[in-house]
Amino acid sequence: MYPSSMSGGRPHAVSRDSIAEAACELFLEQGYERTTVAHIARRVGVSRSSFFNYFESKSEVFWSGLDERIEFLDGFLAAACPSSRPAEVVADAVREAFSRFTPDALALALVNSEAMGVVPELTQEMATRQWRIAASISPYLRRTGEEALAAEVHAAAYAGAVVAALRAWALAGAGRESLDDLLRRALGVLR
Amino acid sequence: MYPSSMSGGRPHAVSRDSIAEAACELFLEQGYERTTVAHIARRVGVSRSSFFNYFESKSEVFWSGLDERIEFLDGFLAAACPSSRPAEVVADAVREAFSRFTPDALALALVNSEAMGVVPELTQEMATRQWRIAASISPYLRRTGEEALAAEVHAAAYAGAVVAALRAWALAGAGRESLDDLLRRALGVLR
DNA sequence: CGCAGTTTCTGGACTGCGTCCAACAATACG
DNA sequence: CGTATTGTTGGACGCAGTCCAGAAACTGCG
Repeated sequence: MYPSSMSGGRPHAVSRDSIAEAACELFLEQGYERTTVAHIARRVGVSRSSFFNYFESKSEVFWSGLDERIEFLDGFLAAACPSSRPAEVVADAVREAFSRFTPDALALALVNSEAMGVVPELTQEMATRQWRIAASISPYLRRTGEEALAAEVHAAAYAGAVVAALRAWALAGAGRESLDDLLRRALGVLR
Repeated sequence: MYPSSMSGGRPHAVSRDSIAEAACELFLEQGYERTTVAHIARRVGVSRSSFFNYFESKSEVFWSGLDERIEFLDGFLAAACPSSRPAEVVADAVREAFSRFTPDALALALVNSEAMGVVPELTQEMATRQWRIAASISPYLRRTGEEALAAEVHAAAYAGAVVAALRAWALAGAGRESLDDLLRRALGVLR
């Protein structure tokens, strides 16, 4: 996907961050639906085409950070050996992947979801991420010998814990509570 | 939303079912992406506009059945009294809502997902439904006194069980195994 | 400096979903 | 036969996302 700029060639006119920042401003000012990609591009002083050089879609502005962590988790668990204590491996992997995570744009969206008018968008996209987290976990559980149905249910529970922790963390005001603590508590529910 | 035809007025040119049937045919023939709403409408012999009188979106063709059951579950749990045995109430509610459910179009899509080229679409939409199921369950759990975080995690687990059962049922060949049995087994994992 | 190679930017054309609406068609009822 | 009601139609519109050819900005080299 996006620009790399190894050496030579035309330099970047803007950064991913500056685009995301402008986009969030506009979302807060006039709502997500009413903000078009053309608006965002114009605000940063770049063409609409260029927006799509940096983000695959309008919604991805919120999600690139989290998606990266999910990919990390996926790779981590794909490489993990089946253990006799799968619960601990998964819990550690999850904490490894997410506890140092600070999703600026996402937290903003979660907190101001109705001000931005992103409630339907957010649930849709958030649900997809939760699904992907589960999809990363369940194959590992199956490799430890769990039955298909059980693995999927357990994976869904772990994924639910991650997302619940993330939401609680954002709603508490990103930073007031430690995400790691919340993750531990959420995972503790599954014991 | 859609046409009701109480008395008088012009009769329907087609039915929801006939549209869904034609749509599924086309999806199987040429894939989901390559099938446009205009295609579907033309095949049933109706205008593109009319398609949207029957379905809110192209994807809704798959989901109307399941969505109805989710709304039932939501209403059911919203009206349920907090019990000292919440797990049983939820499990019963879930089985009440879904066990007699036979999602024709959805099952088809789940089984032929890669033939139809609907893998990304399906996960997206399926994830949204799973989320909505969880969103129906967690408020009930909270009313029984569970803490917010715990309620969300548990609700996600229940929702995961429902969806896992549904998928297993569809993949086993819709009808070969009883959905109620699968639901019981999936819910049984949570203990 | 001029030139080639590379990377990014740009504008425009295009497809398709979903919305909206005013005009039209088919039915029931009085 | 008129009228109310409900459904259908086609067209226009806005926007997301894709594609592409050409221009622009930079690097390194002769």
